[in-house]
Amino acid sequence: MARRTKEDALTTRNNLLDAAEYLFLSQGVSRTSLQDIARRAGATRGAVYWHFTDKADLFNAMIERVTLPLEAAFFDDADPLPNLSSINVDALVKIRRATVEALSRIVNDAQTRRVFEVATQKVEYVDELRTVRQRHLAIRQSFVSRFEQSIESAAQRDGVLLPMPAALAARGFH
Amino acid sequence: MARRTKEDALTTRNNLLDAAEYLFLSQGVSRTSLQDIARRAGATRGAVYWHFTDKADLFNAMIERVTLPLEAAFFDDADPLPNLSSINVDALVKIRRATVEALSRIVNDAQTRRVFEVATQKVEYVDELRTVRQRHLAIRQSFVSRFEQSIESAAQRDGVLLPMPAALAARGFH
DNA sequence: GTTTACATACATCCAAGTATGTATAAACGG
DNA sequence: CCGTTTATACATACTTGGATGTATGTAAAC
Repeated sequence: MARRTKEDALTTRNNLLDAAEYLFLSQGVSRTSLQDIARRAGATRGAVYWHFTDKADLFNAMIERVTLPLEAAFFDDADPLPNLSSINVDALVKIRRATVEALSRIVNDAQTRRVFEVATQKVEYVDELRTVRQRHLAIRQSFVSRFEQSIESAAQRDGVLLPMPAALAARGFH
Repeated sequence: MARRTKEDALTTRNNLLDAAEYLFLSQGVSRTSLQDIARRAGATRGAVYWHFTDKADLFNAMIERVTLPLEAAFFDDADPLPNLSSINVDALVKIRRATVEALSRIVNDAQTRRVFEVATQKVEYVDELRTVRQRHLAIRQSFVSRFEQSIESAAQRDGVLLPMPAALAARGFH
């Protein structure tokens, strides 16, 4: 019809992402067309192509809508700056708390759960979606190395001899 | 061209499965057409439709080509009939050995590895492929309950009080 | 002669991409 | 403050290509 206000546009964008979430989950990514998504969002493919360049871009946006807040919360929680007080008292405790928090969110928040299920079972990771996957792997890597660091410094602080390399422990924990 | 002998037909069938394996792995299942598969196998779509009803059927066959032998080996190993001698001496040991054998096969056999990677990362499980997935889940269930049984009988035999329900242990092990 | 193991040809459909139309919100100039 | 302009937020229409399914042809095995 006509031009909407900025907030309206953001609403349709979110509607599109919601529709994609639902359809990707129930039909798989490759089998849902942009037409399907637009229809379910009460819009047309024109709106989809306005907000996103193509299906891969939309997929990215859908993933990031839940992972970005999650990651932000995790990293804020896990180390709000390694200052002197925090590095000594409870680096490991914080990691533990942040992990539990993140996992419980994955379990309890329905949207997060849906998106994770899509990301693990309803998509074929290949070429254009490779960027999502690589971002995911990069995040994982930064998580693991952060954890490794915490283990090592904790071991030094307490004078404990680790029964295995810290890197291995970190990977195992992950 | 012409009609081939039985063995020839089996060869082309295997060629088709090989081609599918390779292409599914590199491009994902939904993005490889039957045309692609036929071309890579040095055949045409006619051959594909002769040997399989559609893509899902071909996918099934590809999966079963590696999982059937694997499952057979596992179950043969794990209990060649629960007779008196075997049930007492080493039910758990056998399970352990069979598991290690199966896992090492997954790790060491390139074809098995490829197919597993396809099955876990390159396919969207939905409607027509649901049969594969359900078969997989059924197999898993039978594995878990078999293991549970072994645990329980072993505990009774040795007079050990299990620190947790056998079912939970079995699921954890899986 | 009949069936098998394909190859070839044909028809259909759907999804993607792109181009274009358009009503209105927002920016801007007076 | 108001008229004009411009950019925005889509909707509609058109084109194209590729994938599926099916029907038919065919040469050799049996």
